[in-house]
Amino acid sequence: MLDVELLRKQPGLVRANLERRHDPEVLRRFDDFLAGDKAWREELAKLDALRAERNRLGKEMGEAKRAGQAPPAGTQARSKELPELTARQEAVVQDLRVQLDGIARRLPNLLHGSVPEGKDDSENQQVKVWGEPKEPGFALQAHGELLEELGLADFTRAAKTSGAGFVFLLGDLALLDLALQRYALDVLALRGFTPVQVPLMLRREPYEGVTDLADFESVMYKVQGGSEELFLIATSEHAIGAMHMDEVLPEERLPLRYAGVSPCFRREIGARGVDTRGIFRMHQFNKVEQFVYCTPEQSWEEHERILENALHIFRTLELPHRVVNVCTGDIGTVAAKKYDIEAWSPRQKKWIEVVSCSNCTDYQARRLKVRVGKVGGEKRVAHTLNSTAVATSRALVAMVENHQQPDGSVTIPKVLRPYLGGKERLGPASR
RNA sequence: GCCCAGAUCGCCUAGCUCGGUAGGGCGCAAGACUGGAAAUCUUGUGGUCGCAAGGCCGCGGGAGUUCAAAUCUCCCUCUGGGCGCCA
Repeated sequence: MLDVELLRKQPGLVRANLERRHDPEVLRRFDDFLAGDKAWREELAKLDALRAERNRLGKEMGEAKRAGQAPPAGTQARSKELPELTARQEAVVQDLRVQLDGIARRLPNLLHGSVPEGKDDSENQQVKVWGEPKEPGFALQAHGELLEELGLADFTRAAKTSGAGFVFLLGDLALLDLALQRYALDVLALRGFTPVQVPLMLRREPYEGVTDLADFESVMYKVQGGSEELFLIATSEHAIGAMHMDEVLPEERLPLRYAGVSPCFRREIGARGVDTRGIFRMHQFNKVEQFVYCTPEQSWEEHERILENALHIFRTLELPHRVVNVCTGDIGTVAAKKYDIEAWSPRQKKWIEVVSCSNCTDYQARRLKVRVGKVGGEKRVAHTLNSTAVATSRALVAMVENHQQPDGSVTIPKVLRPYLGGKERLGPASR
């Protein structure tokens, strides 16, 4: 959520920033907010006047009673009609407030100056490229097909037990998935991140602080246990974001850097593409996530830092990739600036998204009421950032395609081998 | 699942029996004192509306009783403890 104070005091500035998103709906909402805010304040003033009168009369009656006298003439009668007037005005104010909150919560974050203009993902700005997107000298097999042939993945039986979008990972692939997670955690731990295993289910209230209500309909799984209602996390970002809800973080301990590791659950599966049968898009996948709480002064430096962490991981996995600065039309509501890392898919001959790295500035923290400062002293809204370190499904797709050999085996990047007893390749021999 | 206890300002706590201005401590901030600091003393300390004067709100959430609710009644949520069940 944006700072309401800023909307009121600098409407021109905010409007100019929102205009960059090229979304008339956003501007309309902004205007609705300003109008609604004005109306709310007017009605609130009337309500306050009624309540002030009630308080004054109540006090007079209390004093009279203590002095053993009858209440002043007329006060009793007026006192009796005030509650109804007040209640009616309260309803008016409450209605306006609810409307206003709804609008305010749906206003997107302000964009950083360095976010490139653009209408959609075709206009994201390439920042840098690492490695060489090369043409293999043989026909690449689709990753899903290959893994199935090697006996490392079973989509058919997963469909039988759980439906489309699930998989049994078998043998070395199961171990490789864990190796990726462990490797990413080790890299981040060395760089000052605290590894965290998070709760995989969250209550509704904390979850609402961390995501849009619309997400509950389209992406979240709800778990019902008796009268209990919990939500499976779509990413450990949500659990870590909710972790410090309602807290004041001591400034001298910042930045707080976490490396979350968890399975992620998502209902929404978008358009089916070339690799329908595969692990590119799943209802369940594993991910190591970077999450940082810091001060406003620290956040832009942290943003570059967590990007570099993710880049380090993809470099050492020997996967060709590039960084794009996500443009104004594609960036989404919470980020002030977002980088994506895209790995090269030699089979599809295009870049595929493997990492999303966002500086959410104070937008997410305001709703979560996470503040920084001295405990008991001056407080400011914290800044939060998050970035994928590695989503195993996406990284595995990229590895199977880029490290595939003519004989259908897949070489394992050197950095992962220590986690796999020195094994150098995935192949039939590994069965 | 059952029983008990609890939720008050950033933290701790009083007030609840018997309805009528939410008090204290810690922390934090400013000032005084000091060469500087500590200690000490004084003042301030949340949200919100207002140009201001000033007002309103705030005792887990909601409903009710009342002129008036932290306080009385009911419902709900969460936390802690005990028992049961499971691992």
